[in-house]
Amino acid sequence: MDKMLTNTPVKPSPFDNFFKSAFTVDNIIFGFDEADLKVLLIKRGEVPFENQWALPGNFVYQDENLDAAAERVLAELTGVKDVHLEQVRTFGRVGRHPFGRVITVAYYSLIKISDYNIDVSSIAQEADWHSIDDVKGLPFDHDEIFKACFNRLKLNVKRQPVGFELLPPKFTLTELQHLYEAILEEKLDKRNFRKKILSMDFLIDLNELQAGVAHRPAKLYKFDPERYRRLYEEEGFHFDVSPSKQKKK
Amino acid sequence: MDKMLTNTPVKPSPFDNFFKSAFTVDNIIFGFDEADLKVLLIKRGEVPFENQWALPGNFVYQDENLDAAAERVLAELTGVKDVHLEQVRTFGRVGRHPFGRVITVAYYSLIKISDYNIDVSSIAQEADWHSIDDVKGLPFDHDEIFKACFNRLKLNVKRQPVGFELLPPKFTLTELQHLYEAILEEKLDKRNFRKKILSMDFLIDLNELQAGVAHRPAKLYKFDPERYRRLYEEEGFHFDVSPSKQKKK
DNA sequence: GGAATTAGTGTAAAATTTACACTTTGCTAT
DNA sequence: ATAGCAAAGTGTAAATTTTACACTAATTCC
Repeated sequence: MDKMLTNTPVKPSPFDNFFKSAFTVDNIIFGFDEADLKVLLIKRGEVPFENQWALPGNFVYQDENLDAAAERVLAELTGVKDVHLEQVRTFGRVGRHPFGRVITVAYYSLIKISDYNIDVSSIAQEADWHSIDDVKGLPFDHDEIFKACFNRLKLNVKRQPVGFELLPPKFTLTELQHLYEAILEEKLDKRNFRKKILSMDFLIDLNELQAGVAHRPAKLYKFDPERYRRLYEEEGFHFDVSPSKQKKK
Repeated sequence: MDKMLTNTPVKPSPFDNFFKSAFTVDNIIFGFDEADLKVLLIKRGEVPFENQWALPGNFVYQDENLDAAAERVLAELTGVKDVHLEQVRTFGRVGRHPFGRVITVAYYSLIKISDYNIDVSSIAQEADWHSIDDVKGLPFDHDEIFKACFNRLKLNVKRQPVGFELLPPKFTLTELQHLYEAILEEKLDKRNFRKKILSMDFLIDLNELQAGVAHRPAKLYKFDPERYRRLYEEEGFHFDVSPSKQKKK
């Protein structure tokens, strides 16, 4: 990494007192598995809160960037690598960590469960997917962190396309709708959903049909990668799939 | 504040290595002054970057919450107190601070310049408002922090009402429009702006007229505090004041 | 070949968005 | 008093988007 210590020509000693804190990263990994939204938790194998289920997080090294730390920690604790992590915000209540002053930077991601193998090491005894409805009673301030990240996810879903990494390369519109429903935690109207999502123009009709289902097979679509990327990174949109309107006076 | 040290029953010594970092808060205070959007900068009176203009930021104490630190630092450096600060995100590149590993949590606010007196102390030699177009070449990674916060501000303006703390208690629609234009950095259509902003229903027509202007006086409005608060904190909206639409195929 | 199951489709009414230009009001200067 | 100035205030039609809503089509299975 960077050379930090060589980068410290003069630290006047009055500042020494400030250099007694630590920071961690915590990852909220949402997983989708053709139906439900889950979160990846670890069973801690180390103090504090040994043997409790918690968000996969750990200390950041001195010479390590935050984003890199989030990736490393996630990989070490759970085996999940190469995910796109977005920073949400930092939680730093005094007393949130029993060992001293520790603030934590929260990151989230949304991945397809079946694309990753859980492979535990480091301070994790175990790692597993938990239904988002069961996330409560976590140690530290992890409940609060989880909520903040879930809200951010919901917000982002309305501004950017989702699904690229979550669905198979070929998928049906119903599958995509289920994904949105899982994230937004509400049912959507089939016809309106299709109309809107198709009008965003990031789906390509493959002219192929689903196979092996005991009913009328659905058409298969794929994402248009270029258009998806543009919407994701640059343009954004308002995807107000749910009837938002408040009535008039 | 909280009792942190008493809260440290056992910190196994292997962890000591992690407790050698520091964190700071940096505040991006946008100011509005009936016309332009500015940012509050300080001229640093202390290493590193002594004598340079920078964002008002400083170290967080061991026993101080982050939000409290942001308030305290801002008040100490600039005299600006009692502002609502929103956390944006944390910047932690290795090497961003010459004294060692220091990550910084960025906060922003938007205030009315004439409501506050600048009153410098602590490590600031000077503090003053600078046009947002002149913000460049700041020390540390402050340019990047500024950009991130400005983007956040622009995003928030479209989701929440603005102006309560920025305009006089009685103001005209044109004043409010200028505020939006300053933040969004684009001109808006007068008629459409009025239609939209009035339909949000958080303005109250005072049936009074502006005085002392050399032209037709405008009607005065005030905010409906309850409705404003609800929109701000709970409901939110899409205020797409600018013709966003992309044309169709 | 009938039952079951999910896919797929259209429309009319309501609401919102957009683009656009002239009239009104009060003050000021003559 | 009045002419001119400067900004305030106002309306509409066309286009687009949103909403609510229910039946037919395609395939498998028995």
